[in-house]
Amino acid sequence: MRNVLVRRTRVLASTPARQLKQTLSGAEFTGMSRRGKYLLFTLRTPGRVEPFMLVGHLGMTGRMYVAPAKTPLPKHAAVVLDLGRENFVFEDTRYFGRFTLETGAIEKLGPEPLAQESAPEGFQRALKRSAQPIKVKLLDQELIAGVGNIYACEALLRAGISPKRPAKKLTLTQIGQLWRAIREVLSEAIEGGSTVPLNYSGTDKRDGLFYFGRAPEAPDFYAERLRVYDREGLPCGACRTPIRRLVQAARSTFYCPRCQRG
DNA sequence: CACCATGTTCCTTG
DNA sequence: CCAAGGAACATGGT
Repeated sequence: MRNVLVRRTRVLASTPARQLKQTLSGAEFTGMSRRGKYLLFTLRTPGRVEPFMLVGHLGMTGRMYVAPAKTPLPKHAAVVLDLGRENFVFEDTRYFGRFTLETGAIEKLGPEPLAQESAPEGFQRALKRSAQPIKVKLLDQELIAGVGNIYACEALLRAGISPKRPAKKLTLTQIGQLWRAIREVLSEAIEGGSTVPLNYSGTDKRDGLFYFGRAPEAPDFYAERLRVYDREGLPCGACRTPIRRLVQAARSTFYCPRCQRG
């Protein structure tokens, strides 16, 4: 790439803006993968032997996309890579996201639910050790990678487990069911997200992987994807009991008191 | 104005 | 040292 514009150094974490510019100048993207909620970009600089990695995280409101160079930059563009005819844009309203050369965060991540058929021993043992509510444990990225607040709620519903249940009180059978539920929920979310056009720049309300707010032209587009999240007071799809909301570790939890006992 | 929000990290307390 | 809880981060929507 030709040039790197850093408008918010915060998203670079500990990588100095100068270093990012220097490292990226002349480099090319060669690949991309994912680990937990982190995006891993592989790059190479022609003439140099060592490829290197760029680590991205979308936080709560981040987006990364490629757009024609003439497209006006969004208000909260944090980093823009000049690719010539196009720009790579990392835009993040809240600047909670990351775009950095620092790789430390990914090394601490727990197992990938989609890479393991059944619950790994380490996951089981960690749960058996903790008195914290299971919902809180699911958000711990060192225990299991990639589960956030929404899908933690959804997975617990499908596994029929109360979010309040102390982790150590789950049976091995329940842990197995929970692991499977997490895999299902994430697979379906990825499948649903795949219906979003690849060049989608995230400027309308259906901003990617989950529904947030109303899409007037297709009210049901995402409606059946989330069965409890943000549905306080609405009837559970399985038993019609009103969905409840509670706060755990300063986050909202939604659950069905009838389908999720214990 | 008050309160809420998809995530992570840091600080304090026990 | 570890577990647990809460605040902070920054901005926008309701």
